[in-house]
Amino acid sequence: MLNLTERQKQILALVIRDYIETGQPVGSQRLVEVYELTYSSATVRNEMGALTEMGYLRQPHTSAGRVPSEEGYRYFVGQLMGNTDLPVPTKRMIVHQFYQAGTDIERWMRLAASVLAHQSQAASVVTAPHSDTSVFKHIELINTRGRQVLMVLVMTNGEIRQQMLALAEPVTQEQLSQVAQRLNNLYQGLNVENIQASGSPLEALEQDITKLIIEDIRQSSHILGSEVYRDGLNHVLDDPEFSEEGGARRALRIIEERPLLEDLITRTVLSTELGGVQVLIGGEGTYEELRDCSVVLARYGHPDLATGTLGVLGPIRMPYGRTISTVRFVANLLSNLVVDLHAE
Amino acid sequence: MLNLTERQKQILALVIRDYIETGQPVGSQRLVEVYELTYSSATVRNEMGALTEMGYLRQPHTSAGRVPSEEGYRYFVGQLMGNTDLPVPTKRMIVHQFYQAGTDIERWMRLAASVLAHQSQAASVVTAPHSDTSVFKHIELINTRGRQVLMVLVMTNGEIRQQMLALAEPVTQEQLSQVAQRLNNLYQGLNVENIQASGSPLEALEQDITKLIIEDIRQSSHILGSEVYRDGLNHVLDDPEFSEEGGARRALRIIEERPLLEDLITRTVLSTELGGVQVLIGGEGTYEELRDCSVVLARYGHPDLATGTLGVLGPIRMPYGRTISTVRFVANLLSNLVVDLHAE
DNA sequence: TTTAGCACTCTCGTGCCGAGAGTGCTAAAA
DNA sequence: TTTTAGCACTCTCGGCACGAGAGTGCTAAA
Repeated sequence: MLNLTERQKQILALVIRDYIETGQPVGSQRLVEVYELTYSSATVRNEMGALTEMGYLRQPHTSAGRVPSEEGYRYFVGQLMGNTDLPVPTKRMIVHQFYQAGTDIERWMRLAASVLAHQSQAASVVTAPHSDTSVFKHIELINTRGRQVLMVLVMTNGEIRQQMLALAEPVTQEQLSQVAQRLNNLYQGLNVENIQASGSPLEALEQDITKLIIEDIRQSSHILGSEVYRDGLNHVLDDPEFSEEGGARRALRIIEERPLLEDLITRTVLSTELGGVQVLIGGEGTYEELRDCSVVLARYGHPDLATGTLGVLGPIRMPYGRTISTVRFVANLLSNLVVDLHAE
Repeated sequence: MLNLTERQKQILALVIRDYIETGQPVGSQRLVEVYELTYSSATVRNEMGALTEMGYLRQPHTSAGRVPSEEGYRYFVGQLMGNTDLPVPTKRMIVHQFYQAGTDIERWMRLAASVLAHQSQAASVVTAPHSDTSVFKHIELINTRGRQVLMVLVMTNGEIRQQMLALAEPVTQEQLSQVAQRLNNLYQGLNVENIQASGSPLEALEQDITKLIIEDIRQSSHILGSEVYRDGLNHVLDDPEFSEEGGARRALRIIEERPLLEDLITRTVLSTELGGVQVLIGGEGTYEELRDCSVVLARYGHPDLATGTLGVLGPIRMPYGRTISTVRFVANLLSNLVVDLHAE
């Protein structure tokens, strides 16, 4: 794993860079010419032979150039790539866009997905921030004509859930407001367990609504919160590597279908600390579904307030430097947003 | 346009049915054998020649079978197809699913998109119901720590908009509730124009919030409402006709990018009456972007309450009968939902 | 008006060939 | 011992020809 000479590292890095750029298998001679190496193509050939032996490179067939293996990409991302950062003008532009979005969380989410997709030319996913332990803040009951009542539930983290409920018999807005006020006083600042435990005597309507409240809070504690924002799905189709039969389909399904996405996020990101960016190359042996994809994921937010996940899915042949920096940068922006929303 | 003999109609219908099923150009002999026609392949050849002359059929090359032209599909859908309906068990299953979703609008939307995608094996889009002329019903202001205030705005049609606003200086929940109550009294049942016109003296905070209210109502009167639900984008990739370079990409972009979608909906559906289903085959000459797609769209809801749009995008070679009935059926379900939510 | 017969056309799969690219090995040079 | 030049070898890929198969259009008979 570590026994690479400096020259081997250099050649591996060049092969990967060149391949990422051109998409063509890269040969020894090309490498020497393009990057003006001080040693000959024969030497490069020997080294590439060694790297192939070690599993960092592959050759599609006997007489094509070399192509990085998943192992090779991983070594590159982990050891060779170095820490890249987005160019300042790009950062400025992104910040500006977010600035214009005001304080509308929904717009921030959409924008984050859009920026990720655009910058990395890949498909992106962003989940809304939510707290693992949602705390009741406020409830509002609004009469929408007759027996249909709109219930709006606000958590301390700013999350909102809404639901319609049908009553057995009509109730006036007066009565509803009274019920809401009573519940507000009772449950203010409590989490699910405490609400369940609070033994105040309730009338029928209040009991029903309390049940709904508990259910809603439970749901909002779920990993994916309520909303998932996606963008750049069309980029998946641009990538020539996905044009092979079925490749694109699998990739799309992962992003589109909630269960798959949820599984992915649960198993990888939740184990990452908040600042870090997780890179998953070619499924890493565990995920058959993303055999020929790479995923760059990060969590954002603040552990005490609310957290969310965002990430990018693209082909294995992906400009990792740029993608990783973008993901990190956007994650930071969103983290700041979360903190700001809760700041006093 | 009308001068088709009965036999020509029959042959045209059979060609289209067969092609939709198999995806292969259909020849005269196959037609006679499979559908046990009482006349010979030579006769069929003559008729197919005539149909080709008239522009309803095409031949990919001299010696392949015939393939429907866009004109042909249009004739088929308009004149030949007849009114199909979903099988009763299918309907029952769909209704059951919706029943289980309770009264959560968001879940209904997601479910509608999912059902459409699944039944028609194509990509689907559903927009949330909203009223063209949103009317103020209720506002709620909630203090979320310090100077950040959450504003929840409810319209008479049950639509909800939420927004964060930052105040210059901290305010207590008491004060916020008072402001909200005052605004509620003032604006109850008014639309944008009336709110703007109402000349009551307001203090600074109230003025700011009124501005936001107006802006929000304006936005919610926008065609696409706030949320667009999509599903089945992966089906776009399954279709062999989309595997040609770029075909799938264009299709995906139409669904994914708001402006394109908005344009499509504005120009087609808004001119349709509420019960009808609009079928757009191959762009109909106007839409270059969906040259090789067909779109089946419908509006749902109730003109006085709220309306939304839903539809399916797939390849031109699409099982129109099934798709159209599905779209119609789901549209009806959602219409009922809208009415129910407003029922007294 | 319909049908049988037949020549004609076009696609598609297969196999073959030569050009091109890149390798691996060997033997000489540093 | 390491690097390099040289060279034979391997493999892909684009063209091309060829034959099978499918379907048509036309003509002449029923």
